[in-house]
Amino acid sequence: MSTFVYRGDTVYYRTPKAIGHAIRNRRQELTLTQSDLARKMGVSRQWLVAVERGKPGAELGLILRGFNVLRMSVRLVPYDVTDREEITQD
Amino acid sequence: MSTFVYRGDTVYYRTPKAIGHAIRNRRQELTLTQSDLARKMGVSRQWLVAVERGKPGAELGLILRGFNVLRMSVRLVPYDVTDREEITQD
DNA sequence: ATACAATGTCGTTGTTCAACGACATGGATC
DNA sequence: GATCCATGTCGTTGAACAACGACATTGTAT
Repeated sequence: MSTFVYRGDTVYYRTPKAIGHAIRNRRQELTLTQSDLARKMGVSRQWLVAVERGKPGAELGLILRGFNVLRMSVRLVPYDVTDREEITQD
Repeated sequence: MSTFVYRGDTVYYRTPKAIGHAIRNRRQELTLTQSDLARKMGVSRQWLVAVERGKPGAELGLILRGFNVLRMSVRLVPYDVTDREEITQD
């Protein structure tokens, strides 16, 4: 049911939908409304609605701006095919 | 000189330029040409050129497709303002 | 230096984005 | 049920995207 991918106890994000969920969860964690966050990011509220619902076409720069506002660091972890363990998705 | 951000010994990516560098580095690590990777990703070679150079408007979905092809996991780490340590950028 | 591959750039073309206003739903409270 | 407020949807509009072919540049061999 999750859109995330687990490898051990760490969560990875492979799809726009997963990213959107992460943004929404973090926003709620910080008790911000969509309007609040959109304003802080300098984007329209409708944009945020679409992104939180997994819009694939959203621009990278705006997504990163959101991470910064929400204080989320992006890590990129290269892995080898032999590393694969119980992968769950959607 | 780096476009990355360090917090301790971990690398974080805050800008499209940083993401582009990461993609290029990983691609070369796997000894793929831009044409190779673009074909595997199902995008144009010109798109990859632009992305590796930091195009902010690149679509999220395509970027994530690239991470998958390059076997790079995305982690999102929420942090607190009090966590801030020696941040370096560009 | 010449040949070849890899990378970068410049048009054009059709598609999609993001902003905006207006409106519709959903929840919660009174 | 009426009133908020947060969220989701539907037009339109102007800007930017991604694909493609063609060409220029760079690098690396032999």
